Amino acid sequence: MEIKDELTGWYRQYHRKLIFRESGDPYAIWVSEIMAQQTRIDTMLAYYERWMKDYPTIEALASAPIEKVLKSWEGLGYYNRARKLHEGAQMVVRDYQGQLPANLEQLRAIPGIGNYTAGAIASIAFKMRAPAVDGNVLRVISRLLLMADDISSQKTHKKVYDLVYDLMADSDPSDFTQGLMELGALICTPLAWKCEQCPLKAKCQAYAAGRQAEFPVKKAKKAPAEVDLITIIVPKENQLLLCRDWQDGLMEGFMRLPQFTELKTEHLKHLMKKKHVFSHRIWHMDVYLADASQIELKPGWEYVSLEQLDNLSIVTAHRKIIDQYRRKYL
DNA sequence: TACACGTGGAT
DNA sequence: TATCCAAGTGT
Repeated sequence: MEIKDELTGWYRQYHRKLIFRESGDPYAIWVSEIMAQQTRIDTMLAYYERWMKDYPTIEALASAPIEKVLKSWEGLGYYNRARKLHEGAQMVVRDYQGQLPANLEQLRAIPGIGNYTAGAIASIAFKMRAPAVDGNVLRVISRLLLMADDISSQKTHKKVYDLVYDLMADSDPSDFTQGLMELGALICTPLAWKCEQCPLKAKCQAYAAGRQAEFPVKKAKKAPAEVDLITIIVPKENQLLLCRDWQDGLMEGFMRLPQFTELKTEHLKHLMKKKHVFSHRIWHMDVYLADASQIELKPGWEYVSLEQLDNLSIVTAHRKIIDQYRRKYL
């Protein structure tokens, strides 16, 4: 049997029943693809369901204020995805009467839609013969063929794209695309692969050679920079001091606790130490309690009532600190 | 090309 | 605890 038939047959029998696979609505598929980027399916599911209730159509998303959109994304990470999805919705309303175009080039020109997502939407929503090369596909294909190319290079992506394009000839593009990704997610996993259950095991070179662990080939990423910070909690009459005046460009549009690289702390009460790991940097935070009279207000700083706290977009690192502080001291 | 960009789960 | 990483995109 050909790979495309093994794969689509396996997919039809064994795929997970995921809520975003049900409607077939191109917008729903778009949202799910953006949310799934670099994110576990289990993690994004709750966000997805809430999102589709809050913004059931492209028009609804396009007309929502960005502050609300970011609040909906709070905790999911990579917040540029939410901004671009919002911009993208506005573009689709403006240029395409609110309908996603069934055209690779035009999809690719929508903010937040890159090569992978364009291929995913085209093949899954519009049944086009369009490869969607993601991390799963790179892993599956590189093992299948013992591909020694570094999967972080564009050249490799192009090579895999062309291979997949050939492989998916005369198949159902939607089941093929999702099948390849589902295989990577459930069977051909980075660790603890389940080759005995794989529909492609008879054709897989890595399986035959017992060299699954060596693929895919990718170069090591550099270690995140570590930063020591002094973070302060300043309560005042049932309020807490928050600010918007950061300079690091991280999580733009979200509020934080005031934070310093240097601050005299001898008159402050030390509350806790916290470590927060980002993909590219690490915050080591010493959290102190300060009295409102000890702190000079700067532009962009404001006291926020505890009731308002839940409705604001706050960076996750500090949301956790605030929650812990409230549980322990309030 | 290399790097910035978040978070939480698995091992 | 340390490490890796999970359906990438923009610059």
